[in-house]
Amino acid sequence: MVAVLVIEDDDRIRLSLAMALEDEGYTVHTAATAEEGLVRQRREPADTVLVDLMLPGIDGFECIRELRRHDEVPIVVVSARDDTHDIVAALEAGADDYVVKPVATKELSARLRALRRRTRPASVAEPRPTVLGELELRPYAGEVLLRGELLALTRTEFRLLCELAEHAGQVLSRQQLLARVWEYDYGDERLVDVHVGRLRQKVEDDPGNPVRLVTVRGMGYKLQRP
Amino acid sequence: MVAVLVIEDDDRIRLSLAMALEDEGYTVHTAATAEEGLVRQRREPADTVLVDLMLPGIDGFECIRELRRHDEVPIVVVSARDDTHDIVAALEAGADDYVVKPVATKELSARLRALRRRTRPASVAEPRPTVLGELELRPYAGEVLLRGELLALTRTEFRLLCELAEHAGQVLSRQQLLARVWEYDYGDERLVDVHVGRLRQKVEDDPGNPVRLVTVRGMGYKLQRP
DNA sequence: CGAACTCGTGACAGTTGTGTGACAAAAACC
DNA sequence: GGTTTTTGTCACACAACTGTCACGAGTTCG
Repeated sequence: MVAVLVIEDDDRIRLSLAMALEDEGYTVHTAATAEEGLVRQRREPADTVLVDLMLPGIDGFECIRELRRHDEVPIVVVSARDDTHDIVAALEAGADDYVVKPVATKELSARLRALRRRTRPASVAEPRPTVLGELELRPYAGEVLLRGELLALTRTEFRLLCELAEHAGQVLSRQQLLARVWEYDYGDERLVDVHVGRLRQKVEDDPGNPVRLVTVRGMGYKLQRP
Repeated sequence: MVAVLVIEDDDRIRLSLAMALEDEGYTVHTAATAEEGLVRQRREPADTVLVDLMLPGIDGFECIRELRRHDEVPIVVVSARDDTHDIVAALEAGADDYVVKPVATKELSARLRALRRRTRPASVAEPRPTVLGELELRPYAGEVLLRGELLALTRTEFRLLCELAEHAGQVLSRQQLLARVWEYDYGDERLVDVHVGRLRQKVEDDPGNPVRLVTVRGMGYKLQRP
């Protein structure tokens, strides 16, 4: 369920936008002023914000900046003013798109979809516990649990595992691992093999038959997605 | 250094766009047709693509879809047509933004910056899997699935299949395959036969009667479109 | 019809890629 | 300062993969 917050002072426009978006399947929150919108978004964050520029009190530009101080939510400006100056200012303030009223619902909806495609899932930002099947990584704590039991990993093994986990499901070449874990631009790729081998001893139940940390012959190594 | 590819058939517009963008500090690649643009982008990928809709030959929509098959590059449509239908179609095809000509350089530049803010760094980007009927290719994961089951392909088979899949539906000559998969400029073309044969054993239900990876006598091999 | 050609495939030997145990240097710890 | 742990290098062994060849079936064409 995708929620959209509409910040717009004109009652008629706000309602018609809300109805149109609801018809497109969105859950719609509304606010008549920037202040109200900011509070609303803090309490119950929507996935996308639509904001008018000419608002009583705090104006649209300021509203965008305020939102951006704590929030990466996609912001689309819906304004009556078709002026390069405003467009540039709004985008610079942190808006992602700018459409001119009146706008066709279909277009608005398509732009929202396009924007959402580009929006990274919140997950990739900070180090947070990653659970991969029976493995649990706690990068901030420097811990790795296998079925709830703490693994005794060395620092290199830990970093290697984190790097692989960050790209779980993707093959990472020895070169890539060397660069990201060891910060070597060149070097003996066999080093990676050895450490992968050691990591396997600890991470796999049967190191002879790896199921989690697998080799992709000719390409590199991969941590399986659960 | 940020590179932008401009695909636009009108010489005057293309040049003025290119100059304007260069003034803004971008490196600009140009192409007068979609075909040229696609080749250019494959050879030397830009960070953002600007594309016109009305192009001779392959049109803008098709160009966008073709780009999106392998590339997550941000795409901005720059079109003379201000029509909801076109806008929606372009965005649905995979474009990220749509601006109407003539557009102020400042606005275009601001939109490019806004878009780039949203674009995840290339390292995190996950190429989307290619699905061809019952076959699913996941190049980044080094995996190929047939009806959901993992195939054990060797590296050469894998690369061969990827190359064929990239041009699914068209015949590739042994020469082309030798060049692209093996990076041989010359060599024994029978080598290709052998590997195609081995690949067939794994990809076809009845290798004697190939339905997916077919021979085009006298010309080469072809991976059937679903 | 037969010669020339195309293509599929099994066999095989040489090459490459990978796992691993041993070991010494380096770092961490006490 | 000595002990323990970690790290990087090496060498060997083995398995997987690759490229070549040769034979045979099927096709094309004169």
